[in-house]
Amino acid sequence: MATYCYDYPHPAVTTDIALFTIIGDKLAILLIRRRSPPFQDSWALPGGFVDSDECLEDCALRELAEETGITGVYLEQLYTFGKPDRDPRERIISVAYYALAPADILSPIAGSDAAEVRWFAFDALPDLAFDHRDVIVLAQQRLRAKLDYSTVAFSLMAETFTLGELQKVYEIIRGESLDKRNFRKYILSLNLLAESGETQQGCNHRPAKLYRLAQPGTLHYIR
Amino acid sequence: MATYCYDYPHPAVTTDIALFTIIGDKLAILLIRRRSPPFQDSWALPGGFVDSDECLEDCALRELAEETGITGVYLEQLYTFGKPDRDPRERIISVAYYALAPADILSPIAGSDAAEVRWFAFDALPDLAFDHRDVIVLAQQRLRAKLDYSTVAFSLMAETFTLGELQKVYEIIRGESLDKRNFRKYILSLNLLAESGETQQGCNHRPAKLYRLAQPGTLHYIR
DNA sequence: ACAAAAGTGTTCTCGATACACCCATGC
DNA sequence: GCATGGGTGTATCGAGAACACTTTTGT
Repeated sequence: MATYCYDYPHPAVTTDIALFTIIGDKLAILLIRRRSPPFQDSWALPGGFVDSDECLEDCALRELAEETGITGVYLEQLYTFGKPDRDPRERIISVAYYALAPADILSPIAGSDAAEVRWFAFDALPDLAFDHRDVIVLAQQRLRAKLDYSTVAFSLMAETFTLGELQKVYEIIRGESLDKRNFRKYILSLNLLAESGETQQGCNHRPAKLYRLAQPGTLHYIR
Repeated sequence: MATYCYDYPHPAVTTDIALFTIIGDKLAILLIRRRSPPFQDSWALPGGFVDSDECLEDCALRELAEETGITGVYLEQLYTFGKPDRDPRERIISVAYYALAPADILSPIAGSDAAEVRWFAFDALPDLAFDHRDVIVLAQQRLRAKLDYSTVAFSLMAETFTLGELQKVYEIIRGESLDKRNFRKYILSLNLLAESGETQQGCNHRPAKLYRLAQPGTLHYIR
């Protein structure tokens, strides 16, 4: 096995990814069960060591893909966690990211480093490895704050969606119900949605109009 | 010299600190002139390698103290920069912080790693080492954004200050002039200031009341 | 007297909030 | 016909913006 030597101690650097989606009427987060020590068999955020020639964001995307098979998410750097004792093996500094994706394209598959991959409701998290609970709590706070001044929530929607579904997402993240008319007025006033021309199918009530993003993949800042 | 060996490559990790203050009627930032390669004799942000047993924030405070003699600033993590080639020597990941301090307590002194320490106006920066210009630009954006929803600006004030001085700070960071009456109404409605009882001395106009923070050292979020 | 910044209220505008009924579909 | 969510408009309230003159001090 090759070894890499330095004149002074170097920490290891990882990225960890808190991937959120909406499942049913809950905010959910993707966890993997660790198949090796430390914290063997504990649940943890997907993530892993930064390769020597990849940037941090690429590392986060690669680890997410390798461990869960998921690609194409919205990804944003969250915070860097660096307490000296946060990993029992050696000094490990973790650059945490949070990610958002619509639930419908996600069917996670356990990868090489993970024995199992599963969604957990944010309000029913299991015990977590390392300081990953802190990471998740911070990520959720950031998500909630960012609802108010950006269009991050759109990253949680399928390609087409109804205004009712979008409102539901806002309500779940903010933890409170919203007035339907005011919400629609607000969202439509942004001029970021276009009617797809289609309507909902197979619901046992009046079918809603389906909307899509006028400029898909673009994050907008409000105010 | 001792060597430290690992089974796979480890990046080096540094912290860099963008310390802002207000000098005259300009936003200013503290830079050091590097006394060794790479970028020898270039200006750069203060910062340096994380010790093996210190947390990231402690590292930032220590490096700032060692290189410039400055302590007691407001400090907040900004972003982690990790492009593989951002340092020509080896892979170095930098956790950037931004810091704020009132100009009056600051008399920077060159430390061991810095040949020279100086304030530069934000709008007249010299060429900078590494990606430090990106760091500074991001830090200034964060500072400006945070003015609107927190009381960060108070960290730039001396222990007592006038409302006129505070307004000046807001105007400098936002880059626009503000209405005096509206500003005073807004600031006083926060109920975070207390009159010190004193007034300004030795100005050739009507002396202003001096205020102090009701709870010094506390950051408040507005809205 | 004059220069220079301190101090002080009111009006208006616009965005945010509160609120209730009819509509289209599946069963 | 009834249950279910879709779709629509108006009135009110409050925060933010615009705006000008008097006061106190030093020179």
